[in-house]
Amino acid sequence: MSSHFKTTARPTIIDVAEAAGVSKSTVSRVLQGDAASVKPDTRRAVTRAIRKLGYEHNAIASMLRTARTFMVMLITPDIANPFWSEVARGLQDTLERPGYSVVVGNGDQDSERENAFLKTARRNRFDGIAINPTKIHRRTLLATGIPTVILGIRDGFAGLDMVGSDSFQGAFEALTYLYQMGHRRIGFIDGRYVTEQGRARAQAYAEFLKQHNLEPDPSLKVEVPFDRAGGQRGMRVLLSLAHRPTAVFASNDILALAAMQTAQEAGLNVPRDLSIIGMDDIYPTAMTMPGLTTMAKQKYETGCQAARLLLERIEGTALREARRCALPCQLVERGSVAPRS
Amino acid sequence: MSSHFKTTARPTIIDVAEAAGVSKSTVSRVLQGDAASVKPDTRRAVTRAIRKLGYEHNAIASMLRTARTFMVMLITPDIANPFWSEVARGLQDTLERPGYSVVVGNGDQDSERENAFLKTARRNRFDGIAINPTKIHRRTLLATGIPTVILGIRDGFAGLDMVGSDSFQGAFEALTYLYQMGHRRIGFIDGRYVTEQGRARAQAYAEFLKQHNLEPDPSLKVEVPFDRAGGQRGMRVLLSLAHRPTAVFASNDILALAAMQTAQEAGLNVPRDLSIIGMDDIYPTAMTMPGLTTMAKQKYETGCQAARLLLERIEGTALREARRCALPCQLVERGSVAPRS
DNA sequence: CGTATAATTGGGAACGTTCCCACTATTAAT
DNA sequence: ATTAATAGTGGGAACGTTCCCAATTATACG
Repeated sequence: MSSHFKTTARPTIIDVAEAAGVSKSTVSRVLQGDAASVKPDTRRAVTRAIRKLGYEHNAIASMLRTARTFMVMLITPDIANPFWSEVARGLQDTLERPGYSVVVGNGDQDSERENAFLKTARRNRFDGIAINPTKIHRRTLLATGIPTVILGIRDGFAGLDMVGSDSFQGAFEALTYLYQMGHRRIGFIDGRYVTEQGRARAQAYAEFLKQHNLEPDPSLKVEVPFDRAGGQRGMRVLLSLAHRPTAVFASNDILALAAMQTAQEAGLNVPRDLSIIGMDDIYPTAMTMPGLTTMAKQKYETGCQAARLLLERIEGTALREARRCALPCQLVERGSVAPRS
Repeated sequence: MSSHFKTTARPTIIDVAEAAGVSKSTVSRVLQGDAASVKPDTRRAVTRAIRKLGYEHNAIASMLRTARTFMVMLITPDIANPFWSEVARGLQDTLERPGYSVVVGNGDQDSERENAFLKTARRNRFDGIAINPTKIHRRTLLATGIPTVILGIRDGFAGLDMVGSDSFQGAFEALTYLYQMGHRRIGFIDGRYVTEQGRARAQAYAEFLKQHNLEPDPSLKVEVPFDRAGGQRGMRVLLSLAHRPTAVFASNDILALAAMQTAQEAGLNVPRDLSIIGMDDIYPTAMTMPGLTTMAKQKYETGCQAARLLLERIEGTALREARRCALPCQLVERGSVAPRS
């Protein structure tokens, strides 16, 4: 007769045990699907009691005891950026099956915010972290003691799993594609974060020029910040040249789209007067006129792969070497590139 | 000498208490910032011990005891959709300050998935839920016993807080704007979800025609699914009319952008030959040529407001009536609308 | 039928907090 | 100086699981 009156609140496994005439241990076993070690009859009795009482498993209590939370923290510069929300989607979709939830944080390229999320991950004993670090260093990440995967291929994060795109290969193939279309004078709008990144693309540009015996012309390469204004400025500079390029490669689609818009506003016909190629393949590239030809990054797949590496670390038995997984970029032809006329 | 050897693992408040020469109760008080009831000296001793041991608060244990998790579940059809990721951003930014984390789920317009996330929210004793329900009913939501806010203005969710955009007002003003620009023959590409939604826009269209004594022409209104293909088809139908519209209003920007692209591919000059106006103001609208003129929804603000309503429910003392908060849409002129020539 | 073994089950202890209540110093009031 | 009130502190129970080990029951085998 004990818990007849007190239980206005949510029932616990003890209530279930009582109702089923077994011990809480047995209920726990049923809950964990420990099929092997509980008699079918008992199992039935327990499940019936569970349904009857409307029992719902308390994940919090379970977390405390098992020290496993089935929570993963995702830290990106900005989840509202279509690039990262695609990655997030892949991560979530893959982690959902084995029962993990994903908390997303907007690091905002801000050291304090990034650290705040890391702190949350530690305090809440998260099982894993996926992060595109902008201000956070390797040591800080390692110090959490939480399995972590770096989103993007970056130097200075030895010992951590990494998954991102092969920007060198992507940039190189983009340039080669323009070359094959007959272009020889190729402009390069090079986006730069505050933190040194994107070196790969610049290296690819240099390497490309070398391989094709093209004379490097410094005026064809313009460095700008990674945003719309940067793309505008980059294009304006290139258009102001006495000897204009016939094609332009931009470090990412934001830059490329802004550049294309700027060229169009200046009265140029893309691709007839000027070819443009970008990188990433974000959402809006299909919506412009013409559509933007670009080297697509496997964003969704990046998320999926990151999730898989994370799961290996979290649930894996034997610890293995850190892996560096660079997914290849792929050309998507839309309409912003034409043969040189 | 007790915990000298066992503590290879993370230190607990008991370890801290020992190191500081106080009881765990006192440490707990310090941790909770209960400044009033602990002497400055003791507080200092405790904080010093915390730093020395590298103690980190265990949120899980705290959750179990307090029955508060500081977690909120966000369920949208798709977080990779730029509309929802903006909303998510607003929600997160607002919830971050008071210490809440947001778990995002992609409902995918799938009953099972939506329910799975709801289950996670219950099992993990989440403090709040923000959802744009597609297949989930009011009763299910109320049954969770968790404070919930509906994203979007919807019928059939009485008793629940709601925050979204005033689509009727938005659509009406969009049409009025076209009218003021001299357009009289206005096409309407009406997006439809499987579940009845978007009625408001259709009503606004009807009401608009009536107020301006415009003869309703059924051929000017075409219903399509809410995606790019829908926008294409809608525009093709309108272009095929013997008596074409001079302007087109589309239910959202996805449709409008696809429609604009289709018109351009058909050789029309937007806005000279045809004006187009959309709704939502998603990311890509600024990147096309011309930019898409649209009725902007306050996406970020929707998230913020939803967060505020949720916080009121979660932390609020007195319970209040359910609120319905319809944020007004606002015209953003870009370049896809011109006066009728 | 008795014993050895395996299959089930039960009973605490533990996870690391918070909260209530009791207790001891300290201060204020008479 | 004595008592009353207050500020500060400590100790234990509780939150709801899981897990280890012991106890019980069923099965197998001779």
